[in-house]
Amino acid sequence: MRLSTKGRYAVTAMLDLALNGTEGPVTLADISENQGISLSYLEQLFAALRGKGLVRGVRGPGGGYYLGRPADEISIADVICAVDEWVEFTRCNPRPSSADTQRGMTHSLWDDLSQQIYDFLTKITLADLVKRGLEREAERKQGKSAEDLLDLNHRAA
Amino acid sequence: MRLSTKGRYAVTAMLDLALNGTEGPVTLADISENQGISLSYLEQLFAALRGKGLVRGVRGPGGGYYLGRPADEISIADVICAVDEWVEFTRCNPRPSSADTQRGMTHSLWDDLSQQIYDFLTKITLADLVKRGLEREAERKQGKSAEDLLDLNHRAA
DNA sequence: GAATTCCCCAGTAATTTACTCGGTTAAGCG
DNA sequence: CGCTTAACCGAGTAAATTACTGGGGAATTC
Repeated sequence: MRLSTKGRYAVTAMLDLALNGTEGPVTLADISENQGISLSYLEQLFAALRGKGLVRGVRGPGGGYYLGRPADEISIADVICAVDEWVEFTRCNPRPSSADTQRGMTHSLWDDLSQQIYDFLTKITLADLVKRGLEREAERKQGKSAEDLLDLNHRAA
Repeated sequence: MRLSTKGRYAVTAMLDLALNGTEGPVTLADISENQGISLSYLEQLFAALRGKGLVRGVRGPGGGYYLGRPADEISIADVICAVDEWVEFTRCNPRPSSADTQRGMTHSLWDDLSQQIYDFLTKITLADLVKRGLEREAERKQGKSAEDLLDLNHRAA
């Protein structure tokens, strides 16, 4: 697994689509302005996302991008893997021979961790994040005037 | 959160210490050879790790590095944060004003995700990975006659 | 047919990664 | 005491990635 600013751009852009794509497509120009990323760089990212079917482009005036699937069927892992190339570095030794067990051992341990992270991010969808965000917004707004900063406390409770 | 090859190097190196540090310190030269990383680059990484108290260096002949704490008290998040600088990109707006809600919204959603990943990696320790690895090895070997390759088992015992 | 917007690609500045190379300091050993 | 080993330290740099610039094209709408 790999988690870079590139992946962050992709995820936030996808979240932008999830939030604003309900009433018509979202243009890259909008996202570019919203997120402060250059248009051409966004185009590159979206070329990758489109290649994986995560977004769908509509040309012409009034055009833009939709999510390729419902937001609850797009995981964070999907998005990050689409833009981050995700090369396998595991290809070294299929079975660790008794000679150089060390490298094989640490690598397989890392692979295990990497897999855990990947599984974790597979279970989180764009819809999940949006939902959590809305809930947080709601409970922050809910009749709270002064103790709104400390929503962390009763959220933990 | 950020997850790069640099973080991977750090984690695998720390796993190397966790696996081999039981009977004396491990030299960077060894790790360099095991993991295929250059010595000086390792020195840089270990300078950062040492700065966070995650490793402890011993000079002179027979010297090397120990883990700074027991392996079950060092989380993956600790290791990755030590080498990856972990700059905050959240500092933009404390509370999103209703004006430019868009950028603030997607950013806070990302921050939420980032926090989730961080929490996840905080709960995984070096010891956890080693334990899982040994268990997997054990169950793979179960019924196997050639237990010669796994000196790890009786070294941990 | 003109504006809009996706689409595509080549080049490149900026940043990060990873390394080379030069040393110094502390510790062990004969 | 010298000698070796290894951690420590820092400047400089190749390589890779990130992020952008700029040039076009193709589909769609008005």
